[in-house]
Amino acid sequence: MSQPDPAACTAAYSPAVNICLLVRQVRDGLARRLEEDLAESGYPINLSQFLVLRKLDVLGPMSAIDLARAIDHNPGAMTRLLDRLEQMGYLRRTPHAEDRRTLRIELTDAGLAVSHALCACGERIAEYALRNLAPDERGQFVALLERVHASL
Amino acid sequence: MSQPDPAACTAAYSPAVNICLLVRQVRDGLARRLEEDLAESGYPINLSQFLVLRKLDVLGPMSAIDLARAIDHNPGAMTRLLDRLEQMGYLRRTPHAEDRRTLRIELTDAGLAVSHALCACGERIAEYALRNLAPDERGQFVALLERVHASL
DNA sequence: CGTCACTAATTGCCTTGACAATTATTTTCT
DNA sequence: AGAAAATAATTGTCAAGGCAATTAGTGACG
Repeated sequence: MSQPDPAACTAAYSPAVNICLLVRQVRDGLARRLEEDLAESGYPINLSQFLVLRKLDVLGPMSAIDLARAIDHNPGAMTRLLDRLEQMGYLRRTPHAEDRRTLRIELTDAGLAVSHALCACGERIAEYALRNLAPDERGQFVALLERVHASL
Repeated sequence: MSQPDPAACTAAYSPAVNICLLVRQVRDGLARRLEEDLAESGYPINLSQFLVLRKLDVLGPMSAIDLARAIDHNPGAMTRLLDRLEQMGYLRRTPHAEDRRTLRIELTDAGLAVSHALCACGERIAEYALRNLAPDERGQFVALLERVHASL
């Protein structure tokens, strides 16, 4: 069972391709929709930036590395992502009180305000993406995603 | 119901963030695992290249644009992706018999052989990612992904 | 027949993100 | 205390992919 039949792979049916492709398509479709909606709402930011602003709002100020871990983002990319958001005036870097290696990233008032607008966009897109799923199916979908994520 | 309560967004719980983040995490985790496995098996290619080779094997020769549509890939990026795979000797571009705008992309013998090895990697990763799901849950998972994808 | 709209592939340009190396600081261990 | 290992942030470099413009070819319609 753990060793699939090689002959099953050669043509006509390839479940692994289906899973990898499907997950990628859903991710890209969701991100594209969200970024379109954000742009139309006057916030031309990408999915990663959206997640950072929302995480900071929901979880409160935190270090860059914790933020990177919270959204599974590369630390090097995180520096530049924070540069952009700081430059837009949505967050600020302040020194950590006890550990001088560490930053404390916090939303500005402007950042807090856009986070709330962002949240509305996010809910709209999630509602749109899941509109053909019954309430219990939505729960199943999220639960299955979480279990697969935990297995990776 | 279609208009979520704005107050629900401000903190502590944000389902849209969860969905977007989860789907991204699953996509990235799956791709990373697959690419690691491919590299260890002697095929240092990425997810997009994997999908192209498998699609060509399963569906047969086709044009670049159809290939791009089959894996939801940008046409400009597709040109360069095909350059790489052609240079590796896995596929060839031949002119289309009736339409001189169009290419016929087909696997070489080497490409066919690696496609079979790729398939084994793919099945292994899918099996690994879904190992904590019961057989009927795997079916549900794929079905839910397909329905969400169709809604996007 | 000729023009106009459409499609396929390619190219240039740019942004994002991955990875490795670097610097500064803290923690651990003896 | 002092050396060594570990951690946080940053930087340089690179590949992948998105988008717009270009080129070439096809089809539709007057």
